Amino acid sequence: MVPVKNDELTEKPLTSVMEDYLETIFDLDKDKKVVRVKDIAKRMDVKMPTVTSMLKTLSHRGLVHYEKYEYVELTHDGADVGREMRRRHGILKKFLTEILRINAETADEEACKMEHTLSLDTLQSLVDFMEFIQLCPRAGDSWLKHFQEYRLHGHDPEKCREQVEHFQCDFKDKMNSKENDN
Amino acid sequence: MVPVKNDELTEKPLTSVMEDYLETIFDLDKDKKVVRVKDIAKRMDVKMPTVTSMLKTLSHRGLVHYEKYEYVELTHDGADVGREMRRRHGILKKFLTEILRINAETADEEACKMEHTLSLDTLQSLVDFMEFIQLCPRAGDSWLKHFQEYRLHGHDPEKCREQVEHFQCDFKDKMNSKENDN
DNA sequence: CTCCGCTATTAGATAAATCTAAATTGATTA
DNA sequence: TAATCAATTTAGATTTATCTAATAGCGGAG
Repeated sequence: MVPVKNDELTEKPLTSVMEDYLETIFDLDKDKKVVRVKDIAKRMDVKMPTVTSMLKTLSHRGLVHYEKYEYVELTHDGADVGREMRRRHGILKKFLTEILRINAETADEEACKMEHTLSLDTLQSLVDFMEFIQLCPRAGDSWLKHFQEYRLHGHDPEKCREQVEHFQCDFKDKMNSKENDN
Repeated sequence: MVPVKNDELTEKPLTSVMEDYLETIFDLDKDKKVVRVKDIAKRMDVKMPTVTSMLKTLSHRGLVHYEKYEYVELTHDGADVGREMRRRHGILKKFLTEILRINAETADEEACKMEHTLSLDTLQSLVDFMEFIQLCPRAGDSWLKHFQEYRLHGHDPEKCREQVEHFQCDFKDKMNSKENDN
């Protein structure tokens, strides 16, 4: 069994920087008609020659269609990577903003860095966890709201009592409205 | 106002690789009597010359005491960084293992990568969140356990009903035992 | 149709982190 | 004390991603 076709594609894993470029191009592709070197440079906060050189690399790897002076396009494989990075970014940003309530800007920055490091397993666990928080009758939005109060005011037993009472009301409502859910 | 003393120390932020070396040295320092180049190389899975060269860099930056052929020691500043990285690692690992139930080995690897990317703010939010999960009467260990079931069996309304009943028992216990908590 | 200006590329340098191969040092032991 | 061996360092190369300065191409205004 001789390795032929995917020699260049599979020999090495993509670097996080490559992943970033692919994600950026993927994004620009959706926003704009055409993707130009200048746009990528601006979005990634690097100079144009850096982009040119990366495009050559990505082209060798079969991830972008690149011809000098022409607009940039992702190949099928490149788009797969870009889309996946976007997905991961979304999951992480959601966790940071909706659960931890980090501000959107910071969340974006941090998601951007984390998206390259987390394994698919961990990402999936995070997804499950967020879903669970929404679905579990003991958690949900009211619980997250309580978390915000907790962060602001610390652990006040009186507040706990209060909010558990709210919970019990919530719970009755939920159980009624869910009588024949899934 | 002429910048003098901290010129080398403050001119540039540490790279994540430098942070890793400092964390490793900090760890080895606690485990072993003396820290040798060989130990660092082994722990970090790099070759010895790489370590030597990094030690020179860290020494220039005032983060390690380094003299050829002698044992390595962290300076006060270097130890601060090492300890801080350890702390972050611990927080992340705890979240990954205790909340998401990632296995310990994977959790270590991922914590290792994340510890360089998350801001202090986000880390603190995570700490608060974990604390909240433990303290909030609506969450706690029984809730986390329920999350594990959820992951295994999906969202089963009957299970929800069951577990909310458990919750109500738990709750009475908690409120009794906490009558005059903090 | 030609020139201008913006966009893009080339050429070449730099910094960080790594490696291998070779030389050196220090410690152990015979 | 001399030989040996493991630990370390030096020397020098490589890879990746970046930059600046200089050159080249393309598209629109005259």
